[in-house]
Amino acid sequence: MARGRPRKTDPEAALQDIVRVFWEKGFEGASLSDLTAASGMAKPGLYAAFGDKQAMYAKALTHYFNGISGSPLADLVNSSDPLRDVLRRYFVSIVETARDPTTPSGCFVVNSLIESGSMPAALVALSREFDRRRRDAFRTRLRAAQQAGELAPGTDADALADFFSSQVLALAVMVRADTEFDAVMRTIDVALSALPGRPAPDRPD
Amino acid sequence: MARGRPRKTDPEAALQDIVRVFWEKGFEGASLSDLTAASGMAKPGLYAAFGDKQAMYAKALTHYFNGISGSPLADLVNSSDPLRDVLRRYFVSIVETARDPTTPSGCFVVNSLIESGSMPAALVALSREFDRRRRDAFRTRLRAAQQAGELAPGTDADALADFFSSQVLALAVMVRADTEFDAVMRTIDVALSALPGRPAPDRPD
DNA sequence: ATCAAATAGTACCGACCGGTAATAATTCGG
DNA sequence: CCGAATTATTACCGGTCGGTACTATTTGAT
Repeated sequence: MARGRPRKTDPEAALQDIVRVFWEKGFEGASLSDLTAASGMAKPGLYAAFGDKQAMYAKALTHYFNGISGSPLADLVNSSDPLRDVLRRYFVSIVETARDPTTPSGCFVVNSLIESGSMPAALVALSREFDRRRRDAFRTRLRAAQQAGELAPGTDADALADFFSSQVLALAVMVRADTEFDAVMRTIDVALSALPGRPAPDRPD
Repeated sequence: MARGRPRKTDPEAALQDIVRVFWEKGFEGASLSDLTAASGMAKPGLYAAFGDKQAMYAKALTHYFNGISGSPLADLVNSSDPLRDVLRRYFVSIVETARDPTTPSGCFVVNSLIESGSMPAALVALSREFDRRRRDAFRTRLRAAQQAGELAPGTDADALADFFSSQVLALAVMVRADTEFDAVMRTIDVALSALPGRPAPDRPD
């Protein structure tokens, strides 16, 4: 079918590696040498496949959000499990991802938000867009919970959504900073105590 | 007294400017050109006064922690005001600092923690040390509160301390990401609801 | 007036940055 | 088997990075 020389590396697979490099080192911290080494593609190949460094970062961040970060988020919105369970599952997934030595720790989007002081404006805007989407997902889920009577009457669902959404930021920084596992789990449990119902479930981990 | 040519710029004042550059742009993102432009000192002057870039960053971060970040932290530990008030004051001070257009937004230590993927190991260790000290300050204050009977009996003071300490991380990221003011304040109020006593004080701001 | 001391300022270093042109290699259609 | 097409690879570009040697300037002591 294709006439030319066959590709040495699948660009899809390379993108996975690129995500990890940017995730670990940030936009400025990741050099094209890092990217070529990790992806197996030479510089011109990267350029042809993804565009310049800024475009690579944008594609990497989008790929991260839609994949790694997106599926727990989709579970948060779509699962019909009790609110506390689904929230806890989401928070624990952050910690679990961090404990996996094959992936960088923290949240790529959060790292990106922090680095905004030395990033192209378009990438700052993109990072904030993904942050906003996550926040909206929490709002959606909390409003549904209120409709379903899962919250104490008179609760401000949006305020609670903003609060839980912000816990993601706290957890992302904690795992990035290698905070002791127990301290992170305690934080999750205290945060969940803002919910009605049984206080703290015994940790399944 | 001093024999040579008089200094054009006071190194103490220059350090203030250096703090802001690193705070805003990070370790990699801040170039020596940025530092010379902001401080008014030429490169050799900076080098003579502070050492290499890594030493500059270390001194800047330390200066930040002992000064800008240190005084609210000291207030947290030393103030004899009710726990809720002193915590709220600390959290609001983060938001207020962020609204001040003359200072960068977010927390320098938190930014530093996040950037750890592309930073010299010694600076990573220093950042974590300051993070740990903040966490210890919260532990100290919460234990004192428990001694004083400010917490509900049976409360785990350390868990609560870890939780409130982590709220600082969340707030730092939120203000860095330009999250709407109201959402940040709501988050603070919900977090404080983990405390016994009156629910949410009307906002003095 | 002279010299030592301390600082400012200029110019420069090698290394690496992001980005690209030019070339070599490998495939398929004819 | 030849040539068009597609990719890999090499070499290179100007610019900027962090860091430093060198020179010029301004002071106080003598």
